[in-house]
Order: sequence, then C-alpha cells, then structure tokens
Amino acid sequence: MTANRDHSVNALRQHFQSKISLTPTETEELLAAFREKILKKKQILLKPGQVAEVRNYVASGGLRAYVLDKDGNDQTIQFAVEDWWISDYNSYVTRQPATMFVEAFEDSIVLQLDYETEMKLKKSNHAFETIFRMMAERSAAFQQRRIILAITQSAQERYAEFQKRYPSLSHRLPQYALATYLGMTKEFLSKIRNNRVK
Amino acid sequence: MTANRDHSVNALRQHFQSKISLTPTETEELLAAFREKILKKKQILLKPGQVAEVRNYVASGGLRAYVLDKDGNDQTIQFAVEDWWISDYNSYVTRQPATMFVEAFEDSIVLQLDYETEMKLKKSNHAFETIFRMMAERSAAFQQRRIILAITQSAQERYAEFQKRYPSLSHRLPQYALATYLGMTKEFLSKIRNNRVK
DNA sequence: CGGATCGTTGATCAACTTCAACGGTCGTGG
DNA sequence: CCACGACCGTTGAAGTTGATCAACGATCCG
Repeated sequence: MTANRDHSVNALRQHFQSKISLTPTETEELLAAFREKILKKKQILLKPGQVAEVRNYVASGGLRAYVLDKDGNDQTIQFAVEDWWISDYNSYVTRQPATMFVEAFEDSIVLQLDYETEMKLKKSNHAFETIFRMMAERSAAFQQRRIILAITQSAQERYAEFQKRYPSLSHRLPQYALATYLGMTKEFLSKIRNNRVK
Repeated sequence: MTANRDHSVNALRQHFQSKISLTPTETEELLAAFREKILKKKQILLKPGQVAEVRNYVASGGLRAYVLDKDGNDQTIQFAVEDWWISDYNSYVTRQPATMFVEAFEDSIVLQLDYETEMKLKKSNHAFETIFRMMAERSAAFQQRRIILAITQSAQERYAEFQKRYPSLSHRLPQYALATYLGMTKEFLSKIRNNRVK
C-alpha cells in the first residue's frame, strides 16, 4: 500500500535528517534502498541458523530479539519500537548464522535494508559510510551502558532504571519479555511491580 | 624511546592490514596519527568526570575499565591486552563525561588516537571512515554476545565460557577484576576455581 | 623485613528462582 | 457472537545460587 510506505519512509527520512546532513538527492537514494514489510503480531522475521539478511527500521509497532537458553526458555536480548533498529546485528555484520529470533510483539511495519545493498551504498558514498559508522557507534555505546547496569544493579534497581528511562515502554512491552530483558523471571518482575518483594 | 615506538607501531600496522586494504601512503598517514604512551602498573588513563579524549590501542601489557558501584566497589566492565582497544567508548563517541576508570593492570604501552585527529582522518578519506565503522561494528557485536552470556548463563558457566574463549587471559588477569567482569564476587570465583562450590 | 594487596575458606544470609495453582483476558473457530 | 482454549500475569511456599562477613595465608614490592 503506497500511502503506508510513504508514511513509513517519512519517518525514516526524519530519522536520518536528525543524524547527519545529506543532500536531497542522497537522502532519496538512501531511502529508496529500503523495502517495506508489514508484520502481524507474533510474526517472525529471523530464526537462529539463518543469516540475517536485513537490518530493520521500525516505522510502527514493536519487535523483540530473543534467544532460547538450554532449558528452552526465551530470553529477550533487545527491543525495538518506532524509530529504533533491530536485527541479529552480529549475524548481519559477520554473515554468520544468527543465534536470535526476531519477532513482532505488535502488528508492525518495518523498513528493511539488505546487506548487499547497504554494502553498495557505503562503497558509493562517503556520507553513507558515515551514517552507518554512527549507527554502529551508538549501538556499541548503548550496549556498554546496558552491561554496566546489568553488572552493577539489583533486579529492582534495573527495573526502576528502565521505568525511568522508558516510561511508556515499561507498560507496553509484554511483561514476560521485559522480565528476561532485565535479567529476571516474570514472577519476580510481577512481585517487584506489586511491591510484594519482601 | 624510538625503538619502542617502532615496535608498537608495527603491531598496529599489522592490526590494520589484517582488517582492510590501504595503500602504503594511507597506512603511514593513519599510523602517524597515533602517539605512544608508556604506562606503569596501576597507572590511570581516565577517570569518571573527564571526557575520554583518546582511544587506546594496546601494543603490550594489559588494561581494564571499571566503574565504582554505590558501595564503592569497583566493577570491571572491559579488559584489553595486546592487540585490543580500550577507552570509555561512550564518552569518547558522545563527548560526555566518562563514567569509567581506565587503568593498567600491568606495565603497558598504548598507542593513542585523539578524538579531533580521528575526526579529521575520517573526513579526509573514505577508507579511514570504513575502518572506524568496522571497529564500531565489531565492538557492538562483541558486546551483544556478552549481554547474551550475562543473561542466559550461571556464574560457573560464564567462567567456563571465558576460560574456553580466552585460556591465557583467565590466568593472567587479576582475579578480583575477572570476578566482577563475569558478574560475581572474588570470593565466589575463588570457590568455582577450587571446586568448592557446593 | 614489613606492610599492603590479593586470594582462600567457612558460616551465615539475602536475592532471586522454581514450582504449582489460579484468575483474567484475548482471539479464534464453530 | 459465543465458548473455549491458550496465553499471560499473580501469588505463595520452598529451594538454590551467589553475596556478605570475617579471619587467615600467601605473595609481592618497596
């Protein structure tokens, strides 16, 4: 649906414009490389074993990435809602098989950029290379902050911190997924939320 | 000492050559941007509150990055030995004050690249931009793997995994530092190592 | 040689998990 | 449009992992 795609692409245009200055021609060339994909809740974009062929910009809705631990429980590693990116980044970058699932937890619309196209863009234009460099830097810095939180804070502190930083998300995300993202069980998160922890 | 610097720079030259193909001229231009710094054990390169002005390539020795938690205990976030990089990456990239200490745990030699110089290099040459993009990508992918380990494994499994991946490091690092890196206390790591855990 | 630093060990304790049972809600097929 | 099952969150009891505390031993370095 074209109206749909226009709407999504406008969001992505805004996203890029807020990060770096591109000429109108460059901006449109970059945007033209993305393909829209519409997802139903529970729809899976990527499974372990597959190589992540695309990176996904979330135009609307929400997705999460998770792994299965040895007991078969899923452990959420990453969330993405509007204006965020998601993929098995390690797989996308190294071309190794993914270890994560990527799944929509709401009906969603994503804009996908595939690896080969991204490579060509980066090669063709210094400014594009800069954009992806900045995205990787932001991602690395973000993850490092997460590691610090995970190592230094208690379960309650991690939840409080998340609530403070993402007030709207803390209600919007499935609770079982948020719990494992924060490194605890769904039962314990439920107790924290209801002040039932000793 | 020039002989020293030659030796360090050779290591870094190797490092870059293994990653991307540069012309000899480009390689030397890049290497010339680094300054050697000699560190004694316990010497501190960066403290919280300062902006990280440089990224450090470890030519010899070993460093770690750590934060102080609310009880004043240090928690190791990152290690770097020969051929690795270290800094408060978040601070370096965002120009915000650091939250971490960066400290040598052995006598070390690092090659430092300061932020402004790096910016100029990246602007001046598409190939340099590519190098730093690749470094950021590797860093992001690495950290994501660490988050997965932290969330899905028990203390003993995390230690076993570390031992397997970095057999030499698991003996070389100060044990109290390795313990917090793996998200446990030094006492508990000691018990794991000596099979004293229940 | 002497003090500081680092690792070790055991006893106790706290944080968090596991397990099991239940209630509410949502969406899907009849 | 209703009914039923699946899914999700909640609660409490019991269990486990790993932290804390304290004391001691070893080692390193000045």
